[in-house]
Amino acid sequence: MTQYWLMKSEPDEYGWDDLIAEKEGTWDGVKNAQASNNMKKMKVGDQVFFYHSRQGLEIVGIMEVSEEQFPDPFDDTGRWIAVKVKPVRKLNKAVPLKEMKQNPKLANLAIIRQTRLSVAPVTADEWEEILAMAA
DNA sequence: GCCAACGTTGGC
DNA sequence: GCCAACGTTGGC
Repeated sequence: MTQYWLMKSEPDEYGWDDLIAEKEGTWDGVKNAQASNNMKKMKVGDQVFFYHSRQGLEIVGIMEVSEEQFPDPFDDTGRWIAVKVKPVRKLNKAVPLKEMKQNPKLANLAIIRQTRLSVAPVTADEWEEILAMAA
């Protein structure tokens, strides 16, 4: 069964265009237990929304997991892991956080309930709802 | 740029 | 092992 996720990045640091340029990106530098646990559950083929935090505050595209957890190459402690992702497609219309907050069907969305969580699960229903908003 | 939320660290 | 201090994230 395909699982759905949402991952945040500041576009200044690493944005959608950077992922496109790289063709396959390494999602590293996640140093938060909850976010890391979510990354450990990811399987190849899982679908992931790419959200721009700080600047943009919107979901800009869809990517998919291309490699499951491996040790974060930039982490000296050995505690943290990374995954690899490939771009699937850019959304026709970016979906702003503001609109998601206004949508009652998305009231339980993990990133709304817990702002600072940078890697969060998305249910199949929420996934469909957000896709509909991007149409 | 500010500050609330929240995770981590370190002194006791 | 507790909890105050500190650091980081991310919406505003």
